[in-house]
Amino acid sequence: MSSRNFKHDLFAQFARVGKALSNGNRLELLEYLAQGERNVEELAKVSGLTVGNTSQHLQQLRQAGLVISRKEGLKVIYRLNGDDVTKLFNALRTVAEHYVADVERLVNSYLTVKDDLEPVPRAELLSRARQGLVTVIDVRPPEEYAAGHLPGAVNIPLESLERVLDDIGTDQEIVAYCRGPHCVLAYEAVAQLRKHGFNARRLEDGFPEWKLAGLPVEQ
Amino acid sequence: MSSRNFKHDLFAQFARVGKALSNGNRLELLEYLAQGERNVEELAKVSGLTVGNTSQHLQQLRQAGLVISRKEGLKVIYRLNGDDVTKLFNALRTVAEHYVADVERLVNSYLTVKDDLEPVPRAELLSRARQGLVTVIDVRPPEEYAAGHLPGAVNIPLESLERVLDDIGTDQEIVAYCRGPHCVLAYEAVAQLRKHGFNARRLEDGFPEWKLAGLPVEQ
DNA sequence: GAGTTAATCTAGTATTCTATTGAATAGTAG
DNA sequence: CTACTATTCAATAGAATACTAGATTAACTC
Repeated sequence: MSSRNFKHDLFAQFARVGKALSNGNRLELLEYLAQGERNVEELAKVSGLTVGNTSQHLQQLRQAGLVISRKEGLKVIYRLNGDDVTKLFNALRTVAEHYVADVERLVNSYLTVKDDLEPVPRAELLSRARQGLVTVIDVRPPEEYAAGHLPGAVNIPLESLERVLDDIGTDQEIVAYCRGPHCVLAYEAVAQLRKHGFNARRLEDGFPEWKLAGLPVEQ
Repeated sequence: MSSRNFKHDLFAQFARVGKALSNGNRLELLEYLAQGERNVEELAKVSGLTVGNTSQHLQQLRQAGLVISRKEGLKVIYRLNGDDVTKLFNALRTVAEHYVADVERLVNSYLTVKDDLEPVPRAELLSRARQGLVTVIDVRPPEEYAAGHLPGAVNIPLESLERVLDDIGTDQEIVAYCRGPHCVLAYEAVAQLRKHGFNARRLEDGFPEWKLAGLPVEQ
């Protein structure tokens, strides 16, 4: 084999991974899988795709080595194929948000709360939570919370936040988090809480980044 | 705007970056640019594409925020848009080489030298080079060497290695490097040198990774 | 074995996009 | 004006895309 062919073939293989990342629906599936493993039906429901379509996207992700699956009874459960995939996904997101002008425009147009207050760094939250100085709430759906969450975090899905407001003390600061740096759930939770007089902030990024940083996780 | 639309649009934007990474020729261009900035003509020549085609690929990379360009006289000079892009490229490569079975097969079939000897870690090379214990050779083309290289490295492009063998002392260990973890130049240089009785090894990865690690670079 | 459920596979469709070449064009330099 | 570099345009041939809907397989339950 010539050196030129080798190089060509090698980059063609790398491109296969790039191709898997070239579709928004697949990226969305990856973000859900970054929260924890899920079966096809759940992924279809949460992404709004049909089961068949979801299954096909998952095949493509699998062929690119991004996800792996195992069978458990009737269900096939998918998960990310290692931390490298999370890192790749985050690297993609970072580049996009820094350099693709439309992303910034989009984020600013929707997340008007965004610039209100700096998010809480992970290290700070960890130490303050250990001292019992903050209430940490996980505003993701229960299934994602069940698959793993910050130690001591309370699961309050966004839609039930209004109902439980009275049970939350106003003395402590509240820190909310969800799926990642662009997940709207935490933004909206913080906005709602502040409207009701709470002292609330957002954790920087979300659960997958916390886990990737090697910080403690509860299950 | 609904939350659903926001999410959809956001992932669609991320997918644009993925799409830019979905073509082998573009990835090859990125690897060349990771060595240093280059104009269109040079990129076309080294990648074997026509100038027009190269230009179009570069437009796509630019639209995805991966490269930026500036004009200098007649020439338009492209470079990577920050370290994040190098990180993204490396993350893609890592995932591909770990998880795409064909990559491993490909690498093993061509780089038979591969498993011969462990590459030299960056930190080790840095300290040993400072003590003057090793000869470091850069086997990339002169233009890439000129755009930046390891401190004290001698530029010996692979094709001229045979000619200068006599000028190289046999007392010191030789460490060769080139463009990155899958660049064949360093592999072949090491193979040639060993055949002639030299004590030669390869640096882990290549120049872009050295630079990304924040280690000193000479120009 | 019959029935149920979950996921995958297959076929088909309509749409869209792809990479590429070669020529034309624009912009710069001397 | 001429030479040079890069971009753009037009055209082509081909392929790939995402998706739907229905058939099929596999695993479990009764």
